[in-house]
Amino acid sequence: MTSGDETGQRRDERWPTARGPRAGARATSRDVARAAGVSQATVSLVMGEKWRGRVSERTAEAVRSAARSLGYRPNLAARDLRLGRTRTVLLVVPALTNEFFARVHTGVVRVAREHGLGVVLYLSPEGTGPARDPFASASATLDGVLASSMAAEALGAIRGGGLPLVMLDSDPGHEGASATVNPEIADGMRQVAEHLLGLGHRRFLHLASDIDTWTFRVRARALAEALRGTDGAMVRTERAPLTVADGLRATEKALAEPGHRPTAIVCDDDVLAAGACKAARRLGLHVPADLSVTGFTDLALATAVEPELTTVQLPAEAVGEAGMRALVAVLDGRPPAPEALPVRLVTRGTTAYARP
Amino acid sequence: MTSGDETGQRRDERWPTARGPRAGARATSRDVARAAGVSQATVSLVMGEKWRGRVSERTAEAVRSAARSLGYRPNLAARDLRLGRTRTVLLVVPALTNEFFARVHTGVVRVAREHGLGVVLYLSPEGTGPARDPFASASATLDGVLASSMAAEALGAIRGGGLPLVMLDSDPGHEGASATVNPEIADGMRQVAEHLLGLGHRRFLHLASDIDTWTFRVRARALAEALRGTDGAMVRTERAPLTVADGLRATEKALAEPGHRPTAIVCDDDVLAAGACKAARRLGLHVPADLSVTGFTDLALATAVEPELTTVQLPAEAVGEAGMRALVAVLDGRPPAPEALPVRLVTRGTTAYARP
DNA sequence: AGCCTCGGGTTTTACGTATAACTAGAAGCG
DNA sequence: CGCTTCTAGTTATACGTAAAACCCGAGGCT
Repeated sequence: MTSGDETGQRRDERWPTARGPRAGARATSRDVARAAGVSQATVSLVMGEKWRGRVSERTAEAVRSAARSLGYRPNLAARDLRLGRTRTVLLVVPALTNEFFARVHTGVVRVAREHGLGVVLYLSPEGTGPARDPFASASATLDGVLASSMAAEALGAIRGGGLPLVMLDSDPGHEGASATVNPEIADGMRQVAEHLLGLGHRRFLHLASDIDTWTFRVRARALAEALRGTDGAMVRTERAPLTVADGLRATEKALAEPGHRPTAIVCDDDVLAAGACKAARRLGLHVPADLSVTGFTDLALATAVEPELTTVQLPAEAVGEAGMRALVAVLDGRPPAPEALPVRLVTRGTTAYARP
Repeated sequence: MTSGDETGQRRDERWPTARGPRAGARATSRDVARAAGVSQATVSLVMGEKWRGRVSERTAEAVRSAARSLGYRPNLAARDLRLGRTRTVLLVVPALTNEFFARVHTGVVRVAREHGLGVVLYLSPEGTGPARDPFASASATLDGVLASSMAAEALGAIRGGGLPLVMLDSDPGHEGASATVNPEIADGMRQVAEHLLGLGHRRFLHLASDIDTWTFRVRARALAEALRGTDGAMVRTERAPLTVADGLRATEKALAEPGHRPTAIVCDDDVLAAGACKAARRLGLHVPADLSVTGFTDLALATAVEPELTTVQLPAEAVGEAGMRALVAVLDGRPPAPEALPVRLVTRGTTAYARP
């Protein structure tokens, strides 16, 4: 019952070794047609759900049952070739080991699945290296691209491909992008600043990623703006790779320098914030009594450390979902509907009143 | 120089909207052939690097230059259809937000790229739900499958597909798997046990994932075995979902129960260990003075918390790489060469001598 | 009765590639 | 010189699908 054997294939012995293309040749639409006593075209119509008034319910059922018993699966390579389209999009992210991007990916996949689209990943070489050829890594041709925090050169390669492109977490003015999807990080930074100002802090250290992305500039500007009206408020910036160890090092170095002793460290990422907390403790400072620290993103790590991080919660999955929705719209020739992606400051254990 | 326009496509205005299949019809091998004044077959030969003695260097160069100036890219759907193969494998993991699997993925992709293979991901629904149809999510047909910690039913679906299958981090005796790739977690657990026994610990709490995988059973057995020879050694098991919060809850509950007060908590994952540390502190216990805690995996989190976790470092990328190498071997009809994946106990700040 | 419509199919074709089978001229060779 | 062999190609075909164009018998209409 599970699978017929009309085609005479043998598939019980030595099969996992699969020499050659594929052992035991899969059933095609023609096989199904033969089994159901109809033509291949009819099978195609039935399987494609396009048989409104073209095929009788009786034959349709016969086809479906034949397909089921043969274990028929359409050959997607053939379908893509025929349709000249792929129903596959490329997602470009720096690394999935960064929890934020892993969550973005989750959101992208969820929406993609709803629309019957596949997602293939391209991990852009971290740091400076221009992503050589995103397309080479995709074993399928592509319908569109979703790219995040990407090197400009790599983006050029994609532009050259002429594919619809949606940028995530990037400069909205990007030339060639059909849409840009961003969480409201400027607002998040404003919330952080107001929170800290309200606690009496005036001297800040801004600890950011060493990679110069648009997101850094946005945050830096938002922080500066929020501080503008306040007398005596000053901020210094330090930058480090996105690891706990580097955050620690950068903080130790910054705190050791003379003058300008910050009472609060504003970090662009929870990983850096965790490093900052460790550095503080190593220097004999108590967090948050002697020094306040804030993070960004709200990773799992944020509630693993003690005290738990006060941080800005980013809707990572929602970013992925919104990005994918925008790309689907572009693919359908519709203008993508802008979506708001609000962020929220979560006040936990690493912020307190500034020492007077 | 970058791209010619022989085909007459227009690609400067309004292009990202891309109505229909693809705006501006991509160049095909036939277009290249026309431009180079040769037949399509010759183009195919040249592009496929199969022209050892079949095509002169002069024509080959002509073809390559024509291809370059037309921006020719082979249509992979057509190639796959022709070859009946896909050069794409499926990687099944529970979730990429788990850093371990993200790192496995990284390793898989690295080796896949070396062999010109693509990787498509299937995120198996977490917990119990049987992965409905791994193939439906892949927009490409597949050559093989790499699966990790998978529900048995989903595995059945794959077996039904008759595809070569390599299991990661799973029961070596799995029926239908062509190979199994595992880090030596039993040895890791043995190292943990010896370390703790050496510090004088006798009463253990084993904190494990609530999902009953083979890896749990292996670790439990290894722990029991390592403790066997020691007088008075005893272990109790508690299980929880793999989050910091759940680890905390489970530990609080276990420590509150009467009798059997553990002096050491052995965790199957760093996330649980982080939770255990938080629980201990909440109960007024000092880690490691009053209670030792060990983790597993060595996630970024392990060095973010304080004190840093004593944990077993798993070679996640190497697991992915070895798995992919095994699958490549199977695809080529060779027997996969077994690879050792040793693990290593990293002694950091959460273990110390047991209170007498 | 002759013509049109319409349901329910079938025949045919095209998508772009890889490769097997063939060809034609030149060169080797006994 | 007549044969084979080699070089450098070309022609033809198949992969599996979707869909456009065609086809046919039965009703409906005037």
